[in-house]
Amino acid sequence: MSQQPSPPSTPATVTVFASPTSWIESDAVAQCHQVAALDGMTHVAAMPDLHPGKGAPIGAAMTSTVLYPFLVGSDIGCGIAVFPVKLKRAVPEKLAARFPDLDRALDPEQDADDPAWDVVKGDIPAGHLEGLGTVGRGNHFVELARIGTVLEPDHASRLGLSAGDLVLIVHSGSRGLGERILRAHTEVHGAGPAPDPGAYLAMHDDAVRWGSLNRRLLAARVAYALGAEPTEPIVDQCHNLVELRDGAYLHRKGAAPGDGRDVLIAGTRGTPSYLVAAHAGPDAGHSVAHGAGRKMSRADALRRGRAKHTVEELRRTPVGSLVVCGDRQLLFEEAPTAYKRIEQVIDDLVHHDLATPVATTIPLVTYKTPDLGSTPRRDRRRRRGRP
DNA sequence: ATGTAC
Repeated sequence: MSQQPSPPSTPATVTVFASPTSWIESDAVAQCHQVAALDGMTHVAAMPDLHPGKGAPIGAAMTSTVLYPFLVGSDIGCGIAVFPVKLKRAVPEKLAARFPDLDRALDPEQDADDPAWDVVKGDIPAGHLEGLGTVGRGNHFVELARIGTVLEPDHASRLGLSAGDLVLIVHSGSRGLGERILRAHTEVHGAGPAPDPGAYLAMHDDAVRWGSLNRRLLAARVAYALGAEPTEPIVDQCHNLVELRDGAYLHRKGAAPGDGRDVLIAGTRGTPSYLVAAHAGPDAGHSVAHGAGRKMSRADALRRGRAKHTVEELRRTPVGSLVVCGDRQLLFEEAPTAYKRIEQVIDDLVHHDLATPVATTIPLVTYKTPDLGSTPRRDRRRRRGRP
């Protein structure tokens, strides 16, 4: 009996779930085809918010017979959660000033009395305390928003939502923990597959749990600071993770689980976001988009933004909301004009029958990092050096 | 997106 030849490796299929008129960078599509050519890949589903990432595209669900940690990236467990919040009045100017410093981690000893700890039930995953309760940088944020248009009243009602209700939207991940997990893999295996998927998955699952806990801690810190009670999230979906599904590894990078779940698809701080009922099938990698998707690189947004906008324009958005962001560069990088139109992304999902919009959320205050206030930078530095 | 090095 002759040796059976190994089956010819047919390249994985690549499907882009966007209309031809949607702006998708060719570099991002090229990245999808590079991923499709990896050993063991069977399918790449690109979402309408697809844009180029570091090595792998962002906004894609990638299926393979082997587990590639770099396809999930370093922010394992990153996701978006929505928490109902009850406030008597919601004046953006007043509330923006009350946000706590979310760059400062919760310290078990120093902050022992902080009531936000109550959301920790059981152990902290991986025992990782560094950065706990911090929002991070990049596209992460905590936003106070109000429900705008309700498009599916019955579904919204089941979630306890009506037009005008307030919610906290938290987009954050596993901070240093996920980064450490990916680095431990890449230092030895680079972009290669995990030789022991079970070992990677155990650490990965810790980071996914840590990310979700972090979003709850962030929401609780903000709720208390605004004079409200913390609540359970009505939506909490992680868009950077890998799962074993139907005998294959389904990697999601900037793609939210879309199999019969409710997902908050982030617009920008100056445009609505959409709460959708997702119903994506296998062709779409059981996934939907996670946001509007970047239209410009950070470098382009900074260069073009400086020519186009003043800092004051960026701190007060077209919908009348405020942005708390003491980091000038980040203010430009995350300008609404650096992102695609969220309506186009949602339309593409609807036309491909991947999701049904339930309600929009309209930003009131989007928090990124503490405001510097009017104190000149050098004075702050000098003061920090004092005992 | 990240912690850290420049």
